[in-house]
Amino acid sequence: MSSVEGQQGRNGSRAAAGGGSVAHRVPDLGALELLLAVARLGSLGAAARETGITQPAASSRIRSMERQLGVALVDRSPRGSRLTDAGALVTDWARRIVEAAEAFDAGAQALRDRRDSRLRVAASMTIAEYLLPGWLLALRAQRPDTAVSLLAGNSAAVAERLLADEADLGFVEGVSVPTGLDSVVIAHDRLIVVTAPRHPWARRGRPLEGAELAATPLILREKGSGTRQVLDAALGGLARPLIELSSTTAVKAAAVSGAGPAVLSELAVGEELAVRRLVRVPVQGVSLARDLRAVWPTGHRPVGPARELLSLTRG
Amino acid sequence: MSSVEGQQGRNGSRAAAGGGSVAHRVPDLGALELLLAVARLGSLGAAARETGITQPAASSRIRSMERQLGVALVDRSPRGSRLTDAGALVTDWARRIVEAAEAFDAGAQALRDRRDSRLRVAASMTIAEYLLPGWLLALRAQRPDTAVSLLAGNSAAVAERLLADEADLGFVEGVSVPTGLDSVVIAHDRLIVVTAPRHPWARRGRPLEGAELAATPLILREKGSGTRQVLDAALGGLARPLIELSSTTAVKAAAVSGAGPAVLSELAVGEELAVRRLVRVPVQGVSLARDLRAVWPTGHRPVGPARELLSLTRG
DNA sequence: ATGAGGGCATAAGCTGTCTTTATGAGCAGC
DNA sequence: GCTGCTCATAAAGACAGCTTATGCCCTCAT
Repeated sequence: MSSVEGQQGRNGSRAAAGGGSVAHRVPDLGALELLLAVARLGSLGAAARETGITQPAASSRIRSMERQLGVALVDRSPRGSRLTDAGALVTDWARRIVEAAEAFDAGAQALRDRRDSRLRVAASMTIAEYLLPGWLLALRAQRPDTAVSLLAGNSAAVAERLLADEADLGFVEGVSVPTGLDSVVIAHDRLIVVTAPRHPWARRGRPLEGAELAATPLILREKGSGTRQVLDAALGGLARPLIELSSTTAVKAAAVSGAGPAVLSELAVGEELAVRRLVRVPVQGVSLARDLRAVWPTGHRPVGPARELLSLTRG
Repeated sequence: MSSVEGQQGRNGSRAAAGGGSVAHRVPDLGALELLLAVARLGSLGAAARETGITQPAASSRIRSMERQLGVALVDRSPRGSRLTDAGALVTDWARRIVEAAEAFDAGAQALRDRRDSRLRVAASMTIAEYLLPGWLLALRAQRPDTAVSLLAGNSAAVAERLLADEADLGFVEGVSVPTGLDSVVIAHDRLIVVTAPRHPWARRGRPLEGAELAATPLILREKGSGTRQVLDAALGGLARPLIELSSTTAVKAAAVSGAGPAVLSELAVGEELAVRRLVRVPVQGVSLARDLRAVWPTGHRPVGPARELLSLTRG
C-alpha cells in the first residue's frame, strides 16, 4: 500500500475569484522532466547530469517539488534514489504532462520552421490538431535532423499548396480527394454522437436511427466546417442545430456540460470517452465514417522525408 | 531473466541529444493558461485580470511566448485580440498540456490531503493512474470544497483500508470482489494485445487464438500484478513472458519500440492506439475482460461525498 | 468634433527563483 | 583506510517575471 506522508501543511489555498490557476500548484515542466529522469535513472545526480544541471540544483528542485505537493516523492539513500509509491503515481501523472508538452513542441517547431525546411506538410485542421504532433515526434525519433514545416487549412487549401509545389505532402479528411492529387488512406475517422453521461440518450437500449438524429437539435460545428459537411451529407443536409459553435473544443465543452447531444470526430473525444466525461450513443443506418488520407500531386510519389513520414502514419 | 527491471524500464522520452529538454522550448504552464484565457476572452487585458496579473505582464508574456515559438499567436487590435490561425492550433495543443496539468493537480491534491479530508478513497493502481484524476476534477467542479485523500494499492490493500474504516470508498479492478465488501460495476476494462505497427501481428487477417497467445512470448507486467493475474487466469496460468517489466509504462515503451507483442489494459493504451503508435491485435476465444468496481464495506452504502463521487463514475 | 473608455505597448525598478560553486557527510567495496 | 558513489547544505550571482507609471490608438457616444 502506498504510504504517503503528508509533510507540512502550508495552506496557500486562496480561493481566488474565477478559479485559481493551476500553474501555481503544479511543478513546472523542468521539474517534472527532472522527476521522470530520476525515476528512470535511479539517482538524483544522474538525472541532474542528463537534464544539464548540477546535482545540488536537482536536489533542491526535487525537494521544493515535494514541499509544493506535500508528498515525499523519492527515497534517498547513499546508494541512489528510488521513487516512493506516491512518487510513482505522481510520476505517471507527470509523464502525461510531459508527453503533451513534447507533442506541443513538435507541432510548434513545425509551425516555425517555414523557411528552410526539408519537409513541408499541409494538413487539415483535425489531423493537424490531433494526429500530426504524434507523427512529428515519431519522425524526429527516426530522423532527428529533418526540419518540418506545417501548414493547416481545409482540404482545398491543402490541395492548392501541393499543386503550387509549396508542400511536399498533404493530409486531408473527407469523402472526396481533390482533383490532381493521388492519395492513400492512412486511417479511418468516424463522427460519433456523444452526450453527457446523464443525458437520456446515454442509457438508451437500442441504437439511434438516422431519422431520429436528424430530427433532434444537436450541438454542432458551424456550417462549412468539415465535420458539419460530413454530417449534413450523411443525413441529407438536414442536421438541426441546437447551437452552432466555432471550435471542436467549444462543442465538447457544451456536450460535457449536458447541453445536449453533440456530433464530433472520434479523434476529438477519445479521452473524454475513456473517462466517461462523455458517452457514445450508437447510431444505426447512417454512415458517419470518413477516411483520412495522405495526398500528393498526381505522379509525384513522396520520396525522402515525405515518404518516411507517410510510412509512419500507416505503421 | 526475471523482471526486476526496477525503474530502469521506465523509458519515457529519451533526452534528445543536442536538443535539450523540452522545458526550454515549451512555454511554462502560466503562459499557456494565459493563452487559453486570451483565446476564450478575446482580450489581453481581460485575460490578465482573470489570471490575476496586470495587463502589461500579460502583454509581455504573450509576446515572449511568440518570440520563443517563432510564430505570431495573437492578432492585436485596438478592439481586442484574436488568435491567428497558427495561434488557434497552438492553443489547441496547449489545452492538452493544461488539461494534463489539471489532472495532475487533482491527483496530487488528493495525495496530500490525508489528514482532514472528508472523503477518503482507496483505489487500485490502474484506476488511480488513469481514471481517478478525471473523476476528482469532476467532483471538484460539483463540490469545490470537498477535500479528498487518495491511497493507491492492490485489491487486498483497498479492502483492508475499507474494512478498517480508513477509507470511505474503494475502487478495484479484477475478477472477484474481496469478501466483506459490497460493490457495483462502474466500467469495463479489457486487456488487449498490442504490437508496434510493423510487427507481423499488426497485419494478420484473422484474430489470434488463445492457444497462439499462450504459446508466444509476450511483454508482460511482473507476476502478481493485476493485469498479469487476469491474463494468467484467462490463459490458464500459461502466459509466457518475453520480458517482465514492473510498470505499465515500461511495457508500453517496450511494445512501441517493437520488442514484441504486449498485453495491456485498454485504458493504458487509448492514446497510443489513436495515434497508431501501437496497433491492437484482435483475440478470439479468450475472455480478457474485467470489471472495474466501486466497493465499500457490506451494508455501509456510500453517503455524502462518497455517494457523489460514485455517481460521477457511473455518469 | 471631441471627450471618454477600452485596448495594447513601453520603460524602469524590484523581487524571487533557480542556478552554480564549494564543501561536508554517509555508505560500499577493494 | 582509501576511492568512488551517493545526497545535503551554504553563499553568491543571474535571470525572468511582476508591478507601477505612462503614452498612443481606436471606437463610440455626446
